[in-house]
Amino acid sequence: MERGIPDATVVRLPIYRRALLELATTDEATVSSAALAELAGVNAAQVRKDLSYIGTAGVRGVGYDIKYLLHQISEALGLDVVSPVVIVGMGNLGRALADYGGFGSRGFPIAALADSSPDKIGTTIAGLEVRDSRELHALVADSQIRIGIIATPAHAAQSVADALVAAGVGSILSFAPTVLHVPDSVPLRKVDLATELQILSYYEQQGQDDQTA
Amino acid sequence: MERGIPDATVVRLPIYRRALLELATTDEATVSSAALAELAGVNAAQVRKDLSYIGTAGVRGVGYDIKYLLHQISEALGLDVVSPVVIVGMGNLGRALADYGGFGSRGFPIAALADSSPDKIGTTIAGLEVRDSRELHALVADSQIRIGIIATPAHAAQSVADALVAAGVGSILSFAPTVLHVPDSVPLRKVDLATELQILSYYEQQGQDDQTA
DNA sequence: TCGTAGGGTCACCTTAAGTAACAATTGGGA
DNA sequence: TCCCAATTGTTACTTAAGGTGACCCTACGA
Repeated sequence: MERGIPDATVVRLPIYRRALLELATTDEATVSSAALAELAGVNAAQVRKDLSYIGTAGVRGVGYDIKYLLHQISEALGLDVVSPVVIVGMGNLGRALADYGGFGSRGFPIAALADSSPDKIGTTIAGLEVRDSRELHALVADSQIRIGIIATPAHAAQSVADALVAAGVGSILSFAPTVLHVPDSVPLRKVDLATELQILSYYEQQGQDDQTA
Repeated sequence: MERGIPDATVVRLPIYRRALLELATTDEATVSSAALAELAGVNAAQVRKDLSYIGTAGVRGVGYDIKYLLHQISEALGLDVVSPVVIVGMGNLGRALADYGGFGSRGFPIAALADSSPDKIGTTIAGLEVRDSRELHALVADSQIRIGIIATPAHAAQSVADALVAAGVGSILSFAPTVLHVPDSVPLRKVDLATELQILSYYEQQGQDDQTA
């Protein structure tokens, strides 16, 4: 591991990047750590520390060159390489993700869609033909797919995850409400809507208890 | 604050709950901390510690009564109260969330949909009429809405958040790719798909560096 | 009555993350 | 040419928080 960026920093880098993308549309050429911190909702020292992990980019007395910093962050995140994705599971969520245009424009083009149901295989969604999940291995190889998105029901998720790993995807994003086991070498992130709501439910109820706030 | 459950525990409670829901369909009456830990993918000591925060429910030498523990967790998370939600923003994502049946069945019925575009106001999605975002205050009050879900573009998100807070929702779940400012008294959770992919992108590229794994 | 399974809890360890302060460096103006 | 203001890079500290393991105690069955 040539350089280990702390997890907390990795999570913030995309936030800085978003802010910089907006700044790039203005006529400003540089930005100070204080200004960037304001936009990202964090501390100025934090910004400088985070950015120092990806190499020193700022100029003392001046600030950071917006375009160059943008380039640096993108490179650090691996966004200079296009990462095609495959979405497995064409239920409501899967279809919405396929229709959602935000992926391709951000360097994550949807290269394939898959499902296990004969009713869905062969249909066209968002301009792509839905393929059979059993073909995952070939799909991943043919389209150089690097990220697998799981949008299946919970009971199917683990076998899909196994298939994706076997097919050689580099990482997995799962929307399935279940615990998945994958090798340590395959980064896995989970997004579970129902869980998020339950967590909110707890904090909301907590807030009602202390009426002091 | 009568009892402060650590954040990390709050995040795990829904996971235990999910495992218990499955166990409840079997003929087992009790479960040990070790078995529950296996299902949740964590340490047995962690399970016991987490559960001790919501009051001691287990029986030494026997284990935890599945149904009673389920009840206890649900109560701790505030799931014994139904929390109606409103979804603001009827783009691809908003529509998918509206169509996704998983909310209502889990105690979070969708009570209202809203958008600011005249093209969408008045149309019917998932059996609900899309209302004008400017009516948020009345909608929240009429339907006793407790949670607001933001599925708008980034530029509209802050004003929607402000409106939701003013309308009196208890908490907010945002899918908008932007930093939102809300009062401390309103719990806010963020889900940003593009950010998740960027984070994965980083770890994937990292993994390729050390070919030792 | 005794042994065993298994929860409750305590204390430690370890790691990490945020914060602040200070030294270093640049550009501009006089 | 020199000095000052601005702003970064980095180190050290503080603080927290969370995970892990061990030990003690209870309940049930034989």
